[in-house]
Amino acid sequence: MSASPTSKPRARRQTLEARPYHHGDLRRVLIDAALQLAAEGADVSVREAARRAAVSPGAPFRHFPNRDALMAAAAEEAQRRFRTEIEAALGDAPAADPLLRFRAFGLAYLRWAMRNPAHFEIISTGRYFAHGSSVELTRDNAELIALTEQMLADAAAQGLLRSADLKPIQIAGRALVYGFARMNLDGHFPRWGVEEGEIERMAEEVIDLFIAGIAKR
Amino acid sequence: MSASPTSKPRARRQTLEARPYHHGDLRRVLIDAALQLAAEGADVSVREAARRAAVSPGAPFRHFPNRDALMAAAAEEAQRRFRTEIEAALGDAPAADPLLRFRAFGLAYLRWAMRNPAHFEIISTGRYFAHGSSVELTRDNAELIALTEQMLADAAAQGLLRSADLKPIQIAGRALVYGFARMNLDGHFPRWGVEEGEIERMAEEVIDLFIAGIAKR
DNA sequence: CCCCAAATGTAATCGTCGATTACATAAAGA
DNA sequence: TCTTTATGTAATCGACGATTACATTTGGGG
Repeated sequence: MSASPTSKPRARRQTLEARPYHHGDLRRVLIDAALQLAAEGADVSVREAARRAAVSPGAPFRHFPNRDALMAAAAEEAQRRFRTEIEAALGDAPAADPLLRFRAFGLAYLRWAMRNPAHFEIISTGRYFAHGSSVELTRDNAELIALTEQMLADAAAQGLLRSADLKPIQIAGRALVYGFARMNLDGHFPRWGVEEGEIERMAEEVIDLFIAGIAKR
Repeated sequence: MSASPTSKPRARRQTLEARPYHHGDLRRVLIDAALQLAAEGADVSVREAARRAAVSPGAPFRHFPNRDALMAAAAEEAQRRFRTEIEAALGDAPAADPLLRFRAFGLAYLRWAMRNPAHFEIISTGRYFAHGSSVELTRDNAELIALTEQMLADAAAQGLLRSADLKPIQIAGRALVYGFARMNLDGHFPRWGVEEGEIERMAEEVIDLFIAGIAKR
């Protein structure tokens, strides 16, 4: 009965193609649309996200004060996925050897960045929104950094490192993986992608080279 | 006589405030305006560049088919300056020691990137124009890379390196400086800029750490 | 010297975007 | 049920990239 085309507009939610006036969870759908657009390589516009959510161009601004806020929310979601994968990799790594854990961290970092370049870009580049505007993003990132600092401190405590000055090691390590990820992102690895896994293999070599460079031997 | 306000419009070029219909070298002025806008942290728009050149919004398109072409031309100019500084630094470096030359290269690279972040971004990021669209930029960059490869090959020939596998060393070195430059650019060095030279000192430490890691000892 | 063609600038216009405002509709609670 | 609040729509604005038709200047061949 409710499927009758002549029924009054109330209870219209039952018919599949007629979306109810209120969207289920527009905020979430907009974030997903933004991430999807980025992953497709398209430039992310609020209007296009609204279009994908089948909603008017002004609707997103009920949930985000401006475009940057949408991008920041998308970045937070991407960062959450990133962090989840990193922590899974660390869960599989041996607890005893800090340098192996360091290696596992770097590998997981680069693997994710290689496979989700656009999301990595949103997280890292600070161009889509003011860099300190998302406290969650900042805190999350700080925690990951603290993780690597702890691993390096453990390694030093076990006498595994050649130098006791941890700060340059920490910075260099971050710069190395960050730079590798961004080189891939910015198109500085011209034709490697043709053979699948070539870049990830090179990432592994580079990480091992770095660890060999800082390790005592 | 020519200053008379009733004089005919011809020979108007004499009066300073009345620009002649034809701009002197609009193409060059637009490139400079684009670089200046980038350096100021503003987003570069064709219209704003035209405004700074005191010219109509459509005029730039007589010299560049689209915005990306203007950005590419600006990138070429920035890359020219970048390369000039690198080569000057290499000119001052000792010709005999390839690792010292490598170090000088890295230092000059990072110094320039720290002091001209927006220009470095335009050069490197491939977001402002298709990455292979400028043959000059591509060639120029390839030559700089070839320079570092030569330095590493020389170092290996002199038995200065711990490993004979140069490719990972080359990639890691690029990733390291590129990552350091981009971390600075993307706001990942929170409050270091307050004390002038702090970042550049850290850059030096990081480069030395890398060289110590690859050198035989 | 003049005229014409090429180069180069202007004016007007289009479609897209971010953003704001006034209004409409649904949901929730007293 | 009535009213408040949340959430969507419609209309509009200004900036932007881009295109088109037109205007002005310049420079070279008769």
